Amino acid sequence: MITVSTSKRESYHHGDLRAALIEAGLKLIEERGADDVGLREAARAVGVSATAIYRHFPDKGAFLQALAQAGLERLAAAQIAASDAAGGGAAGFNATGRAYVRFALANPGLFRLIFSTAKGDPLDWDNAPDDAMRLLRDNAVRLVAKERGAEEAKLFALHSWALVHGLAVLMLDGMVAVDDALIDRVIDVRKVEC
Amino acid sequence: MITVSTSKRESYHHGDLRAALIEAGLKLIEERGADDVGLREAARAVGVSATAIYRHFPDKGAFLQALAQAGLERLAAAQIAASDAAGGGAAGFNATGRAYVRFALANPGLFRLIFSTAKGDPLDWDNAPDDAMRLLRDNAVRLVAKERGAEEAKLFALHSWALVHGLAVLMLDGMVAVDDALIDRVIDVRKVEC
DNA sequence: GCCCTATGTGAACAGCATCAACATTGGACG
DNA sequence: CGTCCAATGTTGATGCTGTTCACATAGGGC
Repeated sequence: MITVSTSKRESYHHGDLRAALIEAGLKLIEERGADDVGLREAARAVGVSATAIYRHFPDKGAFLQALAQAGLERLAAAQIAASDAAGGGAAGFNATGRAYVRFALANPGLFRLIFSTAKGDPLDWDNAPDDAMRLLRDNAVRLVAKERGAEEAKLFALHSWALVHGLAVLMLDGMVAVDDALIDRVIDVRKVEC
Repeated sequence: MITVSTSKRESYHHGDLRAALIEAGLKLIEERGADDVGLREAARAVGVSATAIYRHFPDKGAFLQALAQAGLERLAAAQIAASDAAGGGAAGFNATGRAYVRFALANPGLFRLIFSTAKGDPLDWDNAPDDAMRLLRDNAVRLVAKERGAEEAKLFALHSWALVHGLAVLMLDGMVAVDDALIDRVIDVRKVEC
């Protein structure tokens, strides 16, 4: 059995240090900002030597990228859950957008990390690599493609994504006061107009 | 006369170290990322001791904030220029949006810095403190208020801002391929639908 | 012309990421 | 069952960083 715990261990080897480090890193991200996550601190939280991390990640960037990947999976899960809860379709798509913004507000550091480091990959829409992105694209296509064609669907998806992403980031950065009702209204404006 | 130059100085005092540091900082931002700007490095670029910065800024955060302020002014100037060039009105408003995204793509590090650190101030729409924000609000109000009322104008402005900001950030982070024509189309979609 | 204050310097400290050499161990293979 | 190796963790060191403190310099007000 693999014990992923932050308590002291008795054996020289940890068991699953990589998972434990990611767990600790995620906790650190939500406590402090994502910028203040340090390798040494994460190692300390797990109760392991600072340089042990290098047996599992080539450098700090790779560690943060792993955290971002874990965060992206959580974001995707939140969107899927929201879409399902709304019963799919157009209502589900709008719920997806709201979930996107709410996830950002609930996990500021993690959300920023997901989109912070240039992870390359200018997202090929036709072969979306990530669950969250695939969900977005598929929903957009399903909603729009039949009436207006695939090209319009892409544009609609990008438009929707940019809207919710921008709203999330602006609220996260304190440029726009966080207001749950406002989120609904901004997103709904788009819906009404389409 | 104040000489703001990065060359060696002969006098013990610098003349206008604060301005020189900001200039050097802006240059460093566009060379490396905004995260990699260091006090020591900026001081080195100006040819001054590392700790001299503390005579002009209380700490690194304040220095970065000053850089962000300078960046915001440039962003505002770019938007105003674009709006004027398009002749104001609806065309000017859309030009503002395009200028916003293009500025972000042309100055990635600077743009990120502007919106990175939580600078507080959840932006009071009725007393917009920054030029860029005031421009955005005034244009939105001018375009929409007369037909639909002030409340709708706020919503329209926020919607527009979130859209261009989201598009800019997504392209900046490599999530969406940079495509000049695509920018126009996404922004125009909004115009068409309103 | 003197002095005070603003401004710049140097050495020092703690914390950071990272590297190199060494220690420990679990498991593969005889 | 025993041996050895590769994976994993540790210790020490290096050069970077932001920041503090005591000190140096000089320009402007009296």
